[in-house]
Amino acid sequence: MSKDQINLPKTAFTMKANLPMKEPKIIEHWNKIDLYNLLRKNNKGKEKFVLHDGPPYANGNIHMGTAFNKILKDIITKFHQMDGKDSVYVPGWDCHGLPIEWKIEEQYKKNKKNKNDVPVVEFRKECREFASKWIKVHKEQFKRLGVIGDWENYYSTMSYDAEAQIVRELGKFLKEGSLYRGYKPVLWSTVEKTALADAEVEYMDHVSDTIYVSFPVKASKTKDLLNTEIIIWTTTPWTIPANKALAYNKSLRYVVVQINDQNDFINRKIIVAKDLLKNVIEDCKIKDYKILSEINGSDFNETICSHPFKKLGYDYDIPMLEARFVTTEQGSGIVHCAPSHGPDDFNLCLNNNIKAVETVDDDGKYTKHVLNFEGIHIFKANPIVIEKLKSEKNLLANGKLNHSYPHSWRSKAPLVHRATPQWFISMESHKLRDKALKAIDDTQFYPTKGKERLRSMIETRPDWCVSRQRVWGVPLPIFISKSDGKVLADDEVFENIAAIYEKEGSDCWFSDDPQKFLGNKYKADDFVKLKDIVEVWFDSGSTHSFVLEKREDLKWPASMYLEGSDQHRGWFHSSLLESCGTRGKAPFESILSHGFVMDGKGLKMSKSLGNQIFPEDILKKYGADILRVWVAASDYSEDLRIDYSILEQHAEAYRKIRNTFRYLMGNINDNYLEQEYNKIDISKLPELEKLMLHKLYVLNEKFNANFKDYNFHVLYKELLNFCTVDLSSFYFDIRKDTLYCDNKNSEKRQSCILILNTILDALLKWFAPILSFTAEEVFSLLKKDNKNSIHLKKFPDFPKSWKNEELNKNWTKINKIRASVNISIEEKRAAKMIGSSLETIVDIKLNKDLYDLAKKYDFSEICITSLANIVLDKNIKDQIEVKTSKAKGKKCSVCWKIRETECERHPICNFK
RNA sequence: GGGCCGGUAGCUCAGUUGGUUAGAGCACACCCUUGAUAAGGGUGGGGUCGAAAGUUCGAGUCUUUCUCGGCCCA
Repeated sequence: MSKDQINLPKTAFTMKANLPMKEPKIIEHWNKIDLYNLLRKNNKGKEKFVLHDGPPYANGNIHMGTAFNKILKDIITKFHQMDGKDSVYVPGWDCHGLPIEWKIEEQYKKNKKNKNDVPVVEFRKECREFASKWIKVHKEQFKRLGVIGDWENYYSTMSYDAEAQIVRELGKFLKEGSLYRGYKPVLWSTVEKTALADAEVEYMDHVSDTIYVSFPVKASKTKDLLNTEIIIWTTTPWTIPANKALAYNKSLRYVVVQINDQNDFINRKIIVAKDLLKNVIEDCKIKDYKILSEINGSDFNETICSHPFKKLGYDYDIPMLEARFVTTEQGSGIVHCAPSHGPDDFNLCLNNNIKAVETVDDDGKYTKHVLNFEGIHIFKANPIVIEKLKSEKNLLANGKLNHSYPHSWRSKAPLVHRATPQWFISMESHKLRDKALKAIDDTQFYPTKGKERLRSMIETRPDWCVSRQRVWGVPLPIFISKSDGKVLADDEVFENIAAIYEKEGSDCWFSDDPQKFLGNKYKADDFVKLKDIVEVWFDSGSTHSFVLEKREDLKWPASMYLEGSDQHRGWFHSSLLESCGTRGKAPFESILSHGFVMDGKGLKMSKSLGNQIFPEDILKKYGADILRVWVAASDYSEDLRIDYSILEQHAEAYRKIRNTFRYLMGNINDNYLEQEYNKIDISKLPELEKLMLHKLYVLNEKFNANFKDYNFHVLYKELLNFCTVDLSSFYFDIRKDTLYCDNKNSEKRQSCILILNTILDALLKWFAPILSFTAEEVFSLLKKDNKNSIHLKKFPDFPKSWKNEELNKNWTKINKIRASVNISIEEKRAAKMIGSSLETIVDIKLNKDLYDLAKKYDFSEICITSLANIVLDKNIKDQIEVKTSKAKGKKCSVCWKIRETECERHPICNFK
């Protein structure tokens, strides 16, 4: 008997995937058939599902996080696509902002060029080119992952129409009156000459000068305070000239101490917090002192001090103010306040009618408001301040401290707080906070915990500062009247500016005659034109307005925004505020947030730990489909882990799935018949085939339920388990006999082939959104139609008649018997009595209940043995008892069953 | 330092309102098969559910503290 006389599986689908080689060709195929537009054509008029892309920053190669994010988006888009919706995905990029500005500046530095010598327009042009370059790179990298989207018509925040719309959006806030000008200390980089957004600040160790300074009490209602001096401690000596107040905590205890050694301070009385006295004594090396009295913090009420530089012309009152932020963690328990140089200081002084003024200029030099120090750079001022304090005999001690201090994430230069004029969107004036909170209630969150996270941020956040003192961004379209200082809020002007930007971009704001923007209605001479730009979160927060609203193929609000969980403070947040401010509603119906990609142990990836892993390497080694399996199999609601052993595990699972397809295709010899489920006549099918239809039906129910909740890792596991448990080790194993050894056209074999087709059909569709490449590879071999794609198909919808719980219950029992038989066979195998299960005859004793059920089945088929006898045994201990013995007789050369009589199915063959 | 989220077999994940001996797949070990063959089948080992304390007749599940990790903020 030669092998070609039986029906062995045959297929063009190779066992080895070779994905890194094959996938690019599949992408070519998608390009050739113009899959994206074909999908649009195919789904025209269907209900839309719009996953609005959160724009990645057009800078640097993609990393695991970006790859994960894009694949998850693609999986969801494809799921909705195959669920019968018009699921449109338009990728976008965030282009403005400091990191790109800095990259260009870096290049300047290399070429010994000074940024200030380059015309703004020229500089911005280079930024634009830089962003364009990275968009191109990203685009190819994302496509390689198998992401289908409108790559030709992507959006970007620097496109002319985007810049124009951002102006219109700002105009709405300006006109409404919720956009206002304020003064605020911002973290300022004197190196970059710019304010930094919170996200651009990095905390690193820094050695600061520390000083203990005395502020003589000038007047107080508390007797004990007269003729004493308040001691403050600070790590920023250069802010002393800007001091306007002192802060204490009313719930702390303070002590009046007489100093008996310490040259300058001998016989002087100082005041510090009781709990910090020991520290101060140690730090200032005071050995001989005496505690004179103890007072409450509240006793400082209405106390006035003098500035330590009083004799140098700083002849103004320094009030003592109550503040909760004063603690006994370090220092002296009294804090020096410079409203221009710290947010706490600023707020406290603001509440006490002490205004911040511009004490330091853009370069970091003191302004004319700072007596004796004008023109000195603050980073060079510490020794001078210390020297002056010493000569004024108001320096108790000084030293150094290594502590965590804010730095610029780009230049790594230390930052300072500096009061500058800024533009804010009020959270309260037009009820923006209330609107946003309401909108959160109306939004569906996946996972649900995202809702609370966003809500608590919106509840507590301060007004939104939307101005930045930089160049690479959309210019704030603001004119201020020279005569009354009022902001020009005129729709005609905004629209004029927008129209100009739409035509030529926003560069002209910096180069062209202001009159161009004002039109004929106003005279340029009457106004000051602002130089600030819009902060980038406003850019990306406005994408809904220039993408969702403007494009015919999209809809507003989006069906879903999907990003990493950090975007609760980022894009989810800014989009929500922008949209609620201008439209009163959120621009999304749902938010899906995912965790961060960690290494195999759950630690953050970093260069220094050497635990980084790059998409590029994974693509080369495994291919995109393995990466996609990893995405689908991971629980995105928490942080995700990845390393090569985890990938290897998923690659193994992939091979199982691939072989499942290979078995299916092999047995139908690649002659695939797309199934019309309703036309399958169940009544004519063997029970096993009916059971498989039931399993398909139930699996489909689970599939839909998990899809509805975006539970892809559970959904994927169900599919994988179906392949391994229900197919490979059960149905496929049992049906091998029929498929290989029955007459090709036997009814039973045909029924099996029909079911194999049905399973293949279902699996192909179920897996397509995840294994986009492999599903297409299978499909192309089956369809032999080079203009088609699996991604144009819809998910299966099985007839209810397939569901058969009764049958399933019976087979659960049958499988119990099968398991017992396996254990029995294994015993004989371990005893080296048999090898293959076909070498056995099993005698199965069953109790009444099981016997009644089992008697009509052929267990030699179910258990893959040569013979199986079922016997009723009423006295049985357990329900099942199996005896395995070695089959006697001869092996049929076709079906390999061992019989003492001629094989009934293969009589000719050769029972010799 | 503060807020929030999380820690179940080596790995990826299940585990309903607290209720028998905590599950699945993969990986692993051993065996079989050689007609899915760089495949396939069978059997088996493996967990103090991050730690401790508490509530309860009973805790992976509820409470507190600690610890480790992550995100956000300072």
